[in-house]
Amino acid sequence: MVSDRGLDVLRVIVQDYVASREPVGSKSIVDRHAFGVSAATIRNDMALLEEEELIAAPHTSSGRIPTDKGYRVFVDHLADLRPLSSAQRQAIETFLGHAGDLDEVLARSVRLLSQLTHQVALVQYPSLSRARVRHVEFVLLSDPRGDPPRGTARPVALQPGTGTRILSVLITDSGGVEQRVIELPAHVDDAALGDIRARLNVAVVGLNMTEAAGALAGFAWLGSPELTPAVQLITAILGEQVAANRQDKLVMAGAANLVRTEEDFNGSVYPVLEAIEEQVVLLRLFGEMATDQHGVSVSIGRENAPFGLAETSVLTSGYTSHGNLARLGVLGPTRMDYSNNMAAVRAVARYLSRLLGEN
Amino acid sequence: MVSDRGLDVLRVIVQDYVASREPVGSKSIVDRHAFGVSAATIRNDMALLEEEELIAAPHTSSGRIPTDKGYRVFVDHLADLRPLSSAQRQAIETFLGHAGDLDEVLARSVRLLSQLTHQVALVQYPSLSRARVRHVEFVLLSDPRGDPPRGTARPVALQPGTGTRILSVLITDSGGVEQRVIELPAHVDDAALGDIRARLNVAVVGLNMTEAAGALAGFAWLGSPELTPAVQLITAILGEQVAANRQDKLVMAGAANLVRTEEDFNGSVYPVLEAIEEQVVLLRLFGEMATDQHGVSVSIGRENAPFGLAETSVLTSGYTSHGNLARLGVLGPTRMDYSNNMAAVRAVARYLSRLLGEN
DNA sequence: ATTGGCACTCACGAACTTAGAGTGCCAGTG
DNA sequence: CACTGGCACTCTAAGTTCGTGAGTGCCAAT
Repeated sequence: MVSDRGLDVLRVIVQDYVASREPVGSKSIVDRHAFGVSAATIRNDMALLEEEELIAAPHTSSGRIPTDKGYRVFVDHLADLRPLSSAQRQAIETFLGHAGDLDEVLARSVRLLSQLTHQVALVQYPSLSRARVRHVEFVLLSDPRGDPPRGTARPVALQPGTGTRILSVLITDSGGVEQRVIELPAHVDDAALGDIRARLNVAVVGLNMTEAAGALAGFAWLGSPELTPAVQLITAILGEQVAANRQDKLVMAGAANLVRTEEDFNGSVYPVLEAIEEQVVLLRLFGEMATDQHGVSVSIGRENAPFGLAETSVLTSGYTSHGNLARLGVLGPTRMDYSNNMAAVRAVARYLSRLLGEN
Repeated sequence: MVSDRGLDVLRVIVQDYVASREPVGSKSIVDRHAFGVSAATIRNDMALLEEEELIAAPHTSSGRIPTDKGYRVFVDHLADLRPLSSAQRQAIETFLGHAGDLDEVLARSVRLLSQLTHQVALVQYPSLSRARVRHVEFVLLSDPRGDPPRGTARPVALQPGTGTRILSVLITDSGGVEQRVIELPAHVDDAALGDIRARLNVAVVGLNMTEAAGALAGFAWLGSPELTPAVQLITAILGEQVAANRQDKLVMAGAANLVRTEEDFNGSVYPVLEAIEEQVVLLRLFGEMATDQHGVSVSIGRENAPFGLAETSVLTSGYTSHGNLARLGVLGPTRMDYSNNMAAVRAVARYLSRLLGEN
């Protein structure tokens, strides 16, 4: 029903509306684009597009704006993923050029993405499920100068009543570090802790997270029996650390951009900002988006209604860190520059995958 | 010049204006508060207050609103730090009741503070300058299954051309962990790395950050000479980690509240949000605020102009983590509930200090 | 020092007008 | 049959006018 020219008309309506934020009329279309037909003809095409609910009129006898469905067609069929400008390309190089720890790289990535797209950018931490345990470290946190001098004889293990705080550090081969402070039920000294560390390392180093969780659950303590309660607590918490999927965490940047585009949100950005701070919602949304490796998934307007984001669009792409999949993307008003933003999301995702090692 | 009653008038003007967001007139003052004098008398007092630039009229013959200077006098002399409600008190308990690692505790604190005050909350990471090195750990990051089997003989040290990635982890006694990925110029195996680790630990464990930086700078490598270049790189980067003051980091929550109070910002929250995302600015501001231990410092309106925050007020308080000082606070429009917010900031700072150990 | 009275000011909202962009439809044309 | 020019109609956005009421400043009286 909708002719080829009709789709062209839809394309320019989307482009002009995104650029100007003003309803697009038949006249302005023939003025700005060389269609070679008259305004009346464009009007006929527009009537057809309206019948298909691809465009709508905010008020009777005003120009037309794209509907969610219109954006959908645009994204699926009409958007040319224009390659990044050389300036943008260079921005990626200089921004992500040098390595650093995981936190730092992701923080830089999210800032970069927000600058490239002028939208809110989001980067999810990679899952650790496929990462392997490299090392487990325990560190006494109580003041060392409070301990008796080295030479003094003292019990190796527990002194009931006086607890000890230790730091438990889990190091994986994907460059991530999980740390946790543990309040032990009784006193544990350096030697005892070293014993525990040695035995636990033997038990879990080299296993991936899933296997390590199993190994910890079934861990049998064969050392000094007085230490049993402390070891039980330690293995339990270490188990939590192993299970603590980093994927439940994400970093954000560019919230100011939401305010900049405030008029696109029917007046009130407040609920959107709230939903964004409530990371749980976004993580669910990320989880439900298609998980194609390098293509860009787009969720438009009302498609996000279950997440309280009915007026926003979300573009995401997957990236990999040592074989672990995660997502990154941008979020903004449905009226956004899809072509540019999809290209930027894809470019950053690819670059990040390369930087973190595809494995 | 300004009588006692005059100050009372200032107080109710601040209170009423904060509550209603409307210029306060002499009539409404006598209506709502039992001053025992007539509106004309209040008008005389208000004329005096205006002469002192403590209040101002948005338009001729409308009510008056407090100036920055008026808020200043209110905060310094008139605000009663009303104790927290029992509900608020309980919120602190349940929110911060259980321990966790530093990141987690600070994340919870900042959310709590934003909920208690309905403003943007900020928590700065504690400085590490007084923390002591507990342990230094290096972990090989290259795929272990790519290495030859254990028994195989191979050179202990360098294989030029094939670099090795290692993770360097610095653990301090304040519960913080600094990590960094290092790209070594040549191949280093497990045994060599163990040697480096052992010698470096002897050199720096127990030193505070300043001392450790010195020790690293003057570190003389007495092990296998082939390792010298690798060790030089490692000590250099470890030196950076030691110097990397965590205090250059802060967490934020409640940005949505800025939007909620948008009308207080002369229409545009955008520059404010931008300044907030640019953490550097806030860290400078934090740095310049008085560092009294437990009192609350307040910086009002134009006092923040150098930071691009001329229409906001910032309330901060210091807290300590193992003897390391840092700040936390809230940021919002000058029209805010100072009494409640100062009390909340102080309460959370105190609670956090207790939780993290005063040392 | 405080008060009641009074003239004056000014922002705000309601009601009204106007301009202009845009539409829908129809009869005409190649 | 696809396209076009013309025309009547619609509706928003912006500007104008005007009345209302809260609030002020000042002054003479207590």
